[in-house]
Amino acid sequence: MRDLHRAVVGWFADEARDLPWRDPACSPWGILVSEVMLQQTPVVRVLPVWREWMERWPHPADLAAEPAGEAVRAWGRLGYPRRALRLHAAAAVIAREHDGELPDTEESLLGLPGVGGYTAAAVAAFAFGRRAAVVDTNIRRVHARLVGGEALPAPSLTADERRLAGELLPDDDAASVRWNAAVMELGALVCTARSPRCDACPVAGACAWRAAGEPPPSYVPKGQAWHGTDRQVRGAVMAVLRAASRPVPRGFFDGPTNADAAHSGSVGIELARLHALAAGPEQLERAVAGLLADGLAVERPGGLALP
DNA sequence: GACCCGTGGCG
DNA sequence: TCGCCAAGGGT
Repeated sequence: MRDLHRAVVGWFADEARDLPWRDPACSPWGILVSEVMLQQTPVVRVLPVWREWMERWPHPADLAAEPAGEAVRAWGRLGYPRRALRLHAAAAVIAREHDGELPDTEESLLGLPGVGGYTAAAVAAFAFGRRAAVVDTNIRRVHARLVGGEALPAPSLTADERRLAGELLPDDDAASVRWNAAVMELGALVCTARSPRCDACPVAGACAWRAAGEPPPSYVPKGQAWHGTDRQVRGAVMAVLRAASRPVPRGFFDGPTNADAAHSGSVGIELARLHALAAGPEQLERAVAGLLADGLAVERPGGLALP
């Protein structure tokens, strides 16, 4: 196992991407923001938005002092805007209950909105240097191939995977942090889901999946439907609200019979997109109701708006 | 465990 | 072109 660690960490030292949240000067808050933004969103799309957030809200209290809608608007098109809402809620908890400083243990981090098992471990490790088993999709895939001999990890995280991650984790704090980051990076750059670059892999010689002749996945991942779904319409409604600087009358969401032209510029464009997309008034109503229930939209005197 | 939640780039 | 995929979390 020593050889495995040395090979992967050595590779990481040479090939790691120079990401701003890996700067030793990056604050724990900056690392938390990056981790939440990176949930299901590629690095290249996160970078510019993360920089804006750090400049605008360098401390949790700065974000907590603003309406949640500002976080949602600044989230832009990263997707899953409820993450912005939860990050804002987390900032409020940190400001109110932790004197504005991030808690530094996995257990306490887990108490923050939007922070689950992965993010709590990642922040404990990368922001505070603690020994924590980080298990994300990259690490799961590397473990599945390298140790399990399978093309892909199980559909959902299993107890066996948690146990394996703990067993592979070096005892030393600093070494464990490097190991977590290195395996994650290996999965992101080399041991990728679709076409792994085994020729560039530092541990190809030890890979159980290669040794087994690279067998195909034992199951077929079910793709998530998108075209024509309520999710797509919710996204289009959110685009309208982000573009609007004042409440948008509810009637404008009911259908294209209303004067889209009443809103000029980007709001009008997003309204037209929404109306072209929605299957009918019932789907629009369903989408709006869902957003209201989730707190991503609120009723204002003039209509619908960000919270 | 099943299901829901956005978005855009790439093979 | 179109399905797959990306540093998950909550219910």
